Amino acid sequence: MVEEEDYLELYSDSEYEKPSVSVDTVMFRLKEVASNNYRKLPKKKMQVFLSQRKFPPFENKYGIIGTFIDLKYDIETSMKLCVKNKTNAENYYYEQLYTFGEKQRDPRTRVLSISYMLLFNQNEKLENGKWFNIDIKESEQRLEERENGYVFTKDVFLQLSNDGEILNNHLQVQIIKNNVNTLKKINIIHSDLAFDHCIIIYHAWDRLKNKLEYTDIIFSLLDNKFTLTELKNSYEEILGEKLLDANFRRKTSRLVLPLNEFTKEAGHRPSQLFRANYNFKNKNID
Amino acid sequence: MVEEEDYLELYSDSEYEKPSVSVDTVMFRLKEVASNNYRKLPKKKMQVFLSQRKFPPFENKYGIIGTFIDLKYDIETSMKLCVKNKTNAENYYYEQLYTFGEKQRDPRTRVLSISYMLLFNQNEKLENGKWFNIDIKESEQRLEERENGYVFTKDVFLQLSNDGEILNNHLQVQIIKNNVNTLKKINIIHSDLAFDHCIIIYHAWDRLKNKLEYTDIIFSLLDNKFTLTELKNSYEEILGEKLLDANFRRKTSRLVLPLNEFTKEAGHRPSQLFRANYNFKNKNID
DNA sequence: ACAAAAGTGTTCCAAGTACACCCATGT
DNA sequence: ACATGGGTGTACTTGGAACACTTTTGT
Repeated sequence: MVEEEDYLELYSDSEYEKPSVSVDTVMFRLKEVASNNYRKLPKKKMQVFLSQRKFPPFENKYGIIGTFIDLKYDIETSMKLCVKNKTNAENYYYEQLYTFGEKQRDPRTRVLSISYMLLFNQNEKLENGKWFNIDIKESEQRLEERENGYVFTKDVFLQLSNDGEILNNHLQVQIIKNNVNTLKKINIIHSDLAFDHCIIIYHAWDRLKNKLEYTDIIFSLLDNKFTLTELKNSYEEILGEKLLDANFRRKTSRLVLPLNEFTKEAGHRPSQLFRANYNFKNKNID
Repeated sequence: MVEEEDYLELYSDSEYEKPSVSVDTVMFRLKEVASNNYRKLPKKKMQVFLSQRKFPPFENKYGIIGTFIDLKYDIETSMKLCVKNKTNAENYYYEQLYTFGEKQRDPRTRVLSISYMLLFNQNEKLENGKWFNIDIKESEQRLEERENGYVFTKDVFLQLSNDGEILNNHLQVQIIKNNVNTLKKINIIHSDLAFDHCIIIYHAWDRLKNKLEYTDIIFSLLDNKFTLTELKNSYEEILGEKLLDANFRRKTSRLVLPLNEFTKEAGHRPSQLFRANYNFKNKNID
C-alpha cells in the first residue's frame, strides 16, 4: 500500500482512472409579482432557473445548468463560460458551494459536481430555461437517542412551480452526532428533478438563508435603488417569516445609504429610496 | 458550441480530458503544553499535522496529508482511507472545506483538490508526520475605493513551528466588492509549504474560528471530560483573544452538562468536570 | 373617506460587558 | 502565607421584541 502511494506521488497523472468533473450552478432571483390592487406593492418571490434536459439520462426532466469542465480553464472560468454559453448571462454574484461526489450520483459514469450558487437581479434575461417559484417547508426536528450520541431528523419539502408545472421534492436531512464527529446526511425520498439536483438546490437555499444574517448578500438580488419595505419583503421571502417594521429599519440602517429620491404615483405615501452601503464589512465570506 | 455541449451530455465519459483529483486534509488539534510551575494549568496550543514530502514536486517540503482519489470509493471514503493509510488515525471530526482547482496549483498536471478539515483529540497518535504549532497574525483591513465598489486588503502571516523548525507563510487576502458581486482572492506572497497548502490551512483555520461561534465544534478538540477553564482556554487559543470568566461561564452553560467529579492535586481549588451537552442544537452545519 | 404603505417613538426584556469579590487548595 | 485557579454577584449598557401611533398619497 505504501508503495502504491509513493508511486502515485511520482506518476500521479497516468496511473489511476480519473473522474469526470462538472460544474453545476444554482441560480436564484427575487421576482416581483405585480398585484391587481393599485395600492398594493408587488410581492417578492424566490425563483430558481431550471432547464429541461434534451438527452438521457433524465431526459425531459428539469435540472440546474451545468457542464463538464474543460481543462484549458480554471474552474471558475469554466463555470462562467458555461453560464454564458447556456443562458447568455454575465452579471451575477457567485460563490462555490460544495463538491458532490457520491459514487452513484450519475448513472453513466463517475462524475464529481462542483456546485456554485449564483444570484441574479430580476431584470437579467436568461435563455434556455425557465424560472420556477420556490416553496420550501421544513418539518420540526425529531430527536432520537443513540448509544453515544443523538440523531436529529427533519423532512424538507421543496416545491418548484411555473405556469401549472409543479415539481415536488422530498428530502430527509439527518444530523448525526456522537462524541467525536457530527455528520449531515441528506437522502432523497422523492424528486422530480434530474440527478441529485434537489439536494444541491436545498444546499444553496440553506447557504443563502444563513448568509443573509451576517453579510450584505441580499443586495445581489435587488436593484441598485430600493425602498426599505422592498428590502424587508426580500428578507421575509427568503427567511420565510414576517419581520417587525420599526425594528427592521433600525437594524438595517447601517447596511444602507439614503438617497434624495422618492417613489411616487403609488397609491400611498411616497417612500425614500436607498442604496447599498458597500463600505459595510461582512463578518466573513467563505 | 451548442453541438459540443449536446455531445457532452450524451457521451460525457469519453471526450474531454479529465483532471486528476486529490483529497487534502487539514488536521488540527489543541495540544496541552505543561507548565513548570506546579500551580499553573497547561497552556492550550493549536497545532496542524504536516508531513515531509519524499518526492518531487516540492521534495522535502512540508505539506498536509492527501492522496489522489480512487474511483472505487466515495470521496469521503477516499479521504478516510488516505488518513488511515498515511497516519493510522480513525477517530476525528471532519467536514469538507472547499475545492481548489486553479490551473497552476500543481506543476505536474491539472489537479483539483477537494479539501477537508479534520479535528483530533490531543491523545490521538498519528504516524508519518509532525505536529506544528500554529501562530497566525492578521493585519488590519485596508480600504481602497474603485470605480463601482471597494477593495478590502489584509495581510496574513502564518507561522508553523516545531522543535526549532520554523515555516513562514505570508498571504494577501482581498475582498473585492462591486454592485453585483463580492469576490475573495488569496495570493501567496511567500510560503515554505508545498503547493498552495498554506491557503488551504488558512481556509480551515478561518472556518474553524467562525464555527466556534455558532456550533459546538470545540468539543471535537477536547477530552470527554473537561473543566470550564480548560474550555475557556481552548476558545481563547483559537479566537486569539482573552474572554471574561464570569461571562464565559454563563454563555457556555447551555453547551455543557456538569458531572459529579472534580479535579484534585492541582495546587489550587478543585474544579468541577463537565461534558458536552450533545442535545444542543447547532444553528447550522454546512 | 379610506386603504395601503411610510415612518417614528416608547416600553419592556434578554443578553452581553466590565468588574469586584470571595473560596479552596498544595506547597 | 500565598499564588493560582474556581466560582458568584451586581450594576451598567446594548440591542432586540412588541406595539401604538402619526403621516402621506391616489383613487
